[in-house]
Amino acid sequence: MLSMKAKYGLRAMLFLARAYGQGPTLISELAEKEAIPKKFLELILLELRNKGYLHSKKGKGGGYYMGRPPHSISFGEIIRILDGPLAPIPCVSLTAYRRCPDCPDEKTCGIRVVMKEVRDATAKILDGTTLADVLVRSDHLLSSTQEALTYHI
Amino acid sequence: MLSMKAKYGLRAMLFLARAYGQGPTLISELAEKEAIPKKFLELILLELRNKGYLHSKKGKGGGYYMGRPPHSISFGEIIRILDGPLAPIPCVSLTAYRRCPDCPDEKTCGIRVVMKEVRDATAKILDGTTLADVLVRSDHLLSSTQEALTYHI
DNA sequence: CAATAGTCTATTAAAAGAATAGGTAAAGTA
DNA sequence: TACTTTACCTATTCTTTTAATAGACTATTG
Repeated sequence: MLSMKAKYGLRAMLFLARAYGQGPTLISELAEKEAIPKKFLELILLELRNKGYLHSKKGKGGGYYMGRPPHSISFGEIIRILDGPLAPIPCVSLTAYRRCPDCPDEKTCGIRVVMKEVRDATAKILDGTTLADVLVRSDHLLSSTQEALTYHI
Repeated sequence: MLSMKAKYGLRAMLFLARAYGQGPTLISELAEKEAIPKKFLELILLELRNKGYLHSKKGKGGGYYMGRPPHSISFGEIIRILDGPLAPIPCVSLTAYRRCPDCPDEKTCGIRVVMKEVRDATAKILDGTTLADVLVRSDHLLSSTQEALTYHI
């Protein structure tokens, strides 16, 4: 399950991706427009900043802005930072492998095999989808619902 | 993330699937052989029983046994019972849909589109994998590692 | 009726998730 | 330089979920 933290983080990143190249955005503006508790958002942005995904500027005219272009940042990267590994169990995680303490034999564990498939499918989607992709897609969704609307008027 | 509860539940179901047609298994035996806290296991088995996946018998010679053949029970069903919906966010769940309280427009939400893909991929795997499938697969894994061993001796 | 084995409800302990509080530091601006 | 703005950082709190335990109750079998 995606946590609120990751959901807020994705929303914030999409917002900042949309503002890419247009200077910094205030935390308070982001919090208000995206309906995210401001203090909570601060922590999230800070974490993303410390990993290099965002840059920030203090004082008047300050705020947050993308540290890298939106087409170079995937959903998978953001979720891993905010929620940890994508894998449903640690013994199939590539980025954070950990053995199951009570597993008698990892090689023949049936649960593991299935969960590895789930992990791989999830990672393929999330690592293959960038912020830029999602902006394009939601713009398409918007214009197609508007077209449908216009057509009916 | 798969909870301990679901992991224990899957392990127990696989164990009982292996014993399919061979009469009931004691909770205490299952708990010991699979290294699951007995009292916790009781609750898990009870839940699966109440949904019809297991049957039980009290008194001497009693225990738990499959309520349906192993090829007719998927990982997805078991996990949904023990951990709830597979979807990473409730607004993309087919079995337990719930609107996001703060979402301005579900139709154009970019996060939702991506999470729907994740849900669908996950559900396809978990609903398409039965207990019987997994038993066969882990037997194959076992015999192939044994062959490799024999070959090297 | 006594031993066996599952059933059920309640409780607790620990961890994670979500949010809040309040002070600190840097960057501009008067 | 003083003031305002805005991000930075640490700690704390509140709530929910997860994991596990306790103990009494009920059905079955010999």
